Amino acid sequence: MSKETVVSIGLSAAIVAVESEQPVVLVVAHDDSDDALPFGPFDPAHHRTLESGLRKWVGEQTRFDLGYTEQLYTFGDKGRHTPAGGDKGRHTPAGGDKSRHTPAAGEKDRQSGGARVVSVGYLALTRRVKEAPETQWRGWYNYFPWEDWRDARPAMIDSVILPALKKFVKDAPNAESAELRRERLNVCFGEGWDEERVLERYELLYEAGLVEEFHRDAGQVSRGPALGTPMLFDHRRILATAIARLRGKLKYRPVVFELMSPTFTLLELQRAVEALAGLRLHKQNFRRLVAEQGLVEGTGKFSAPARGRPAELFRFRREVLRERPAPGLRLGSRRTRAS
Amino acid sequence: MSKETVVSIGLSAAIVAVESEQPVVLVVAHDDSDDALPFGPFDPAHHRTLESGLRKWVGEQTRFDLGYTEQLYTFGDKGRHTPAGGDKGRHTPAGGDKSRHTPAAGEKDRQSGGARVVSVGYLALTRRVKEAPETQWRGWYNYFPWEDWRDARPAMIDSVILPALKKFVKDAPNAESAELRRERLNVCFGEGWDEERVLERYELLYEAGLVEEFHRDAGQVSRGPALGTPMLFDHRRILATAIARLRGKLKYRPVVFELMSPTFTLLELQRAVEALAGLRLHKQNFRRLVAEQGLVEGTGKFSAPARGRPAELFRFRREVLRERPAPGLRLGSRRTRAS
DNA sequence: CCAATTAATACTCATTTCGAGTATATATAT
DNA sequence: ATATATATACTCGAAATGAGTATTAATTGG
Repeated sequence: MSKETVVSIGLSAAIVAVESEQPVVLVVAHDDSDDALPFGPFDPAHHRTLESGLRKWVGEQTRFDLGYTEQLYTFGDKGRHTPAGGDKGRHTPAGGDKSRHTPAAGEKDRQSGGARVVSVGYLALTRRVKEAPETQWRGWYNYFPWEDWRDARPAMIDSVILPALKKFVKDAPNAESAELRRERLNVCFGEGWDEERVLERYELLYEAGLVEEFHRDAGQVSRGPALGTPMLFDHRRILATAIARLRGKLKYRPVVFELMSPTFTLLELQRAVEALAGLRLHKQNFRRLVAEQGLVEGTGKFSAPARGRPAELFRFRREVLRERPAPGLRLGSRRTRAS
Repeated sequence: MSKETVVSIGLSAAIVAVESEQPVVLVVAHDDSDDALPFGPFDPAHHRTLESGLRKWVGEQTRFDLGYTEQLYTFGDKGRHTPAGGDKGRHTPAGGDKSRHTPAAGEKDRQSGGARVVSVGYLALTRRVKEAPETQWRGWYNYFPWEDWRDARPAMIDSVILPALKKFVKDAPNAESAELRRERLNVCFGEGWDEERVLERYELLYEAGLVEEFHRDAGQVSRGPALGTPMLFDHRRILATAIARLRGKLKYRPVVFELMSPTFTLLELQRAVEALAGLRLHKQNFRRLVAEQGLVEGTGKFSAPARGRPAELFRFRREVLRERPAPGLRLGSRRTRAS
């Protein structure tokens, strides 16, 4: 075993909140460069665990405490370019026909002069919303406009994405590759929207050259459409992983409540879930579900809305964690328009 | 940002197969030490991705190729001791009332003289079953005997685990901690067995001092019951993570097929799923499910069993991956005895 | 060849969950 | 008083689930 297995560890966090029906993510925004997730190095001398390291410098950088956190994935890819060949495995977070996995790309040059960087991505949920200097909350659909189906199927899918992906299929180097690309197109943007496949879709768009990062990583000048707001390094990829994970987790763990105030109306809860899932839900059924699951309990108090009948304020019943095996909000019923 | 953020990366793999109705894992077994998962350092100079590094040395060490692989979790904890205090987050793979996360414990002393080791755990599935020298396949229920409910609820739960955990609750330092422990006991071993909570259960048993690793990590001599076969470092923890992940994934991705021969009977398929889940399933409903999902297709050929009516041989229909959003084997119907 | 055995396969049925409604109640603004 | 916006209750058919029974097709020991 070689002694030179020396690398440095970078920690990135997708810190998520929900504000006025929009899912937002905390980014470090500068005028002269792309938005970045808060990130920093892991200093083994001062921290016992990766997570305590994360909490420490996130605290310093953004001045607030993380609540729920969850490790997402560790990326260790060298370089930022898209290698043509593929020794890669049959699987990984998303999977593609072209080998990519170019995540921590760029950090190497930035962080610790030349050492290889392995980056560990985290998801954090919070309801605190005070910004620190240098950081700001941005709606995550700025980065993934095709992921918000709450009002309607985003028009860009038919007008831009599908034509471009069809071309991508056509341009495949050989028949086998074309077939793979066709399959992926179908899974990602074909019949039946699976809101959890955020990462797969981003990966496909990346490989098809539809996001700016692809051209940047390849050292090219971007031509043609570039969808969504780009991010620094592979941060958009980490954010995609975070959204995918959160959308999945929603269904079997009561994680939404980490994003809610201590008390809330059922509609507020529904709007938060919809914001995260990017889908509309059937109101009556949503209530039935929440009630049946015993996820909330009434407080006896009521909201004072500008218009309309006041709704009862509820609070999360922490006890469900003991009672139910998988208390979540399986969002079966999806509708395009609210009712 | 400090320049001394230097660590080395260790890669460990839980390589899983199913053999004669037993889930087995590849371990490096020596007479003079505990079983270990195959593990090795990640050499950034020679590998572009973590996964290619993994494949490389697993190939060298065990002489065979990995098929499906999936990253599990990255542990970066310092030291092997169980710290009493807790600055830890509200969540992480399992979560406990006492802070632990002591995973790569020990590797630090073993691998690269003094440098901090961060270890990345992987799950790999294979149907190849040729062992290499120094390695052997062992049934995973050797390490987790309380996880196999196929024949019956394991007797050790009532005879050993529950009494010991009740004592653990009683011994809690304060009322709040006792309540937390009681909750965890209930979630892990109470009403309604959730076969996916493998890691949570292992963590609880660890903290309660019911597995040998706890005493080893604390530098104590083990007294009282020590459940299951111990493993080196935190490898049993990684294996628990692997089992939990695999049991979960079974339900929404057709991963079992990675473990099957190219053709198989439906009963063989069911037995494999049961082996992994540690549960018995309802035969007729299992078939109905598999058929409805379009997961398999008949080959027209038949098995030649020693006794009984020959069954048709089926093969996995790779096409489902395109057709269905989440083709898996939701194992709803569980029964204690086969029918 | 027959009976016992082992397993495959077909079919039934009550219960629960799901998706999508309709109907009614309770607020505020005008 | 009416329009509007929301909350909440209830209904109903379709589909999925859990647990059976019944029947068929093979092998093996007498």
